[in-house]
Amino acid sequence: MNNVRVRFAPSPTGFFHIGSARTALFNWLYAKHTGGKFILRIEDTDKERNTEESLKVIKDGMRWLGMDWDEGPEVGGDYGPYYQSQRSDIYAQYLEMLRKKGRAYDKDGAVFFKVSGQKQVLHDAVYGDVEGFEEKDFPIFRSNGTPVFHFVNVVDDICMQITNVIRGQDHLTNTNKHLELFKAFEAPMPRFAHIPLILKGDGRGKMSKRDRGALVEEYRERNFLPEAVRNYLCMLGWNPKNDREIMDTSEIVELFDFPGIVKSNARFDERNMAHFNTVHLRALDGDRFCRLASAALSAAGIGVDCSDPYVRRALLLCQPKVTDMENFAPLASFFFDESYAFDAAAAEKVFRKGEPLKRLAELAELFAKLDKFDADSLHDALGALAESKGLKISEYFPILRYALSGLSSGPDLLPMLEVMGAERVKARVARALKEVESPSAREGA
RNA sequence: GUCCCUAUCGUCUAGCCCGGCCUAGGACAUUGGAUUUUCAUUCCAAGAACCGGGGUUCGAAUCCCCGUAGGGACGCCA
Repeated sequence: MNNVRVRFAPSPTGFFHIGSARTALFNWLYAKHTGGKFILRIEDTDKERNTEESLKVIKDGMRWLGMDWDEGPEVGGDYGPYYQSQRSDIYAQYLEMLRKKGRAYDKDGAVFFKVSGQKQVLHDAVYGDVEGFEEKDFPIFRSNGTPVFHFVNVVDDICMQITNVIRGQDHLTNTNKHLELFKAFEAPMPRFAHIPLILKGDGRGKMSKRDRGALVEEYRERNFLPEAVRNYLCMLGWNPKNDREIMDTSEIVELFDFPGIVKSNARFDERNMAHFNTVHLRALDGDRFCRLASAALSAAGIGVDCSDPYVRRALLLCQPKVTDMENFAPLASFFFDESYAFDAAAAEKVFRKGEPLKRLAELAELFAKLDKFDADSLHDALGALAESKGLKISEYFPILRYALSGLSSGPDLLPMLEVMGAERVKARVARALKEVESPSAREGA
């Protein structure tokens, strides 16, 4: 288990598919779990596309998900180069080896590999023993002189001394070709582990790049937490067998191993993904949450400074209620904007019953003479007010919330008042009074 | 068409390898309640599954076979 070397070998296509990300993740986890090395190798054999740009998408995505590589682009290593486009000489040497053994021949300008055609058994770490064979010779160099995937993949795995090949189950039958190649080179065989595929949330077939939620960059843009995406991805096709689901990375690293990998394909579930995100968001430490929240507000045109105590207290008040950062700004911006909007739907809810206007006036009166403005004192004062009017304290809550935020829901109300402070609250109640007195305020609903 | 893989609640899964402890567990989602303070929170509860058929066995979700369904591979793509 000590000298484990695993690799992730993406082809830069311009996007980072969630299935690829999970393959990378399983490799990375296995390396971390065993104390081995994780190698990033770029399979750019016949690319005309803007490779630099495309590669950046993958590197950025990997870093965002917290997957660092021990060898590969930018970090180097003893087994380079790590771009297949720079390994032509090596491929030529290996082709020569096959020629000498009589296992390669020319046909139609291409080079073909001569298979043994013998039955072989793959000992897969996930699927167990799988029998199969490759009956047809297959091309290893195209007529344009470039090498083919099966060939470079095996040659590189040999050169880079890869001990464990962890890849998608869609390669299961390809493995016959690879087994043939390894044997022809008389190279030590890596251990294979094929992992189940991620299927579309709805519809047929595996997740494709056009499906919602299929791309890693999409999650970053939508301000998902990387640890949440990582956590959810792990739970798709793997489980620790102890009912644990929400885990931090160190716990996953400790528990991750092949026996926990499921054999059947898993359907992607957007809502479950969102749930993981929510839980991680709420568990986030205050500093990070504030940074994230202020970034979301800035993106919505509301510049706030986390080092401002008011900002920090307001944001932290929102944290236990947050579901995602995508829709965070509209729910928290009222804290920082004295011209906050009064929501029509909220107004309808609030004004449906009782005498909200009267309550609001009573509140204004109460706040005017209040000298303490902490949540507890406010609770007592509101309780006393309600009692004097023969009402329940809850009669005052919806209208007060509406007055202060223009909304019908939000953070805990009393702490919210405390954070906002007496002056701001009074000003807002006054503003709301004016707003609801004028009929125009509620038009356009 | 050929070959390969898989099959437990709507979804992700535990249990299966080493048959009895399964009245089949957890999570998401759904529905319904509760919190003498609002709610987007929290808590509680409910409904919800062993694909079908044959075996083997005293006994099968668990082992075997056949169907069926789903997925994948059959490129001078990776």
